[in-house]
Amino acid sequence: MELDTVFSALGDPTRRAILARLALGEAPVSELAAPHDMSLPAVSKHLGLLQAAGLVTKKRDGRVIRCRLSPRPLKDAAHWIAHTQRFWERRLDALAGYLEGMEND
Amino acid sequence: MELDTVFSALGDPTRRAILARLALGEAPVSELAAPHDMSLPAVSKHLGLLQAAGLVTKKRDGRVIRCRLSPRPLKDAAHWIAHTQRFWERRLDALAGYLEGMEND
DNA sequence: CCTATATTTAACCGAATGGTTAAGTATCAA
DNA sequence: TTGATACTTAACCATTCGGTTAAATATAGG
Repeated sequence: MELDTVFSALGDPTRRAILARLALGEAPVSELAAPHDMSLPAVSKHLGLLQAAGLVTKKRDGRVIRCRLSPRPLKDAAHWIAHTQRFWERRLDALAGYLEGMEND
Repeated sequence: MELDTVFSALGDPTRRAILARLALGEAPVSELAAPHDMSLPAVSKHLGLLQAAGLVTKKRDGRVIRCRLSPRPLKDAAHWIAHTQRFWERRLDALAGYLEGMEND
């Protein structure tokens, strides 16, 4: 399932920070790496995981590689959460209805 | 950050299945384990991670341990996604506005 | 008290993560 | 062509993950 890689990718703070940065617009690898206190290969690996999860696309532009956010998997993840929450709330509504019925006895 | 453990917990299909089951209502460990082709200790460890992420609470009831979904961290996760998506869409809107402005030149 | 049931803890294993440094590749520019 | 810039790939290391089996714990019931 793609949700495996998407949620796993979101489970790391460095990668979430990169995604948050990319939500503001595309950026080269070095700019994405700058705020993080780790080596460039480390960031490169994070970007590899994000790309594998379909969350980021890269495009070579001269020496620079520009990275873009690819929001569809984020939408899938949000959808899964919303779906299971909805079931949960429906179940709570049913419980509330049941309790309300009891009051009338 | 709690989002680390929450998203990581969501990154496994067994754990997502457990959460989906719990969205229908609370259940004992053995019932959660039944559909999954793995040992009970394996499921117990998954439940441990879900509990550590704040997604599940357990309550002993005789010999049985009943598990419940605790939806607040799910809401936090959904909120993070929605937030970064919103930035992304706002940026797309800005781009669209810019392009529209260019057409008028 | 003894035994069956429900679940966890312990000890172990192979694979994946998250980091490192060092070496390789691609492009620009002098 | 030589060198600097922008990255990636390779090799390594410690830790965590997802699973196993075997042993321990807690409770219910005869």
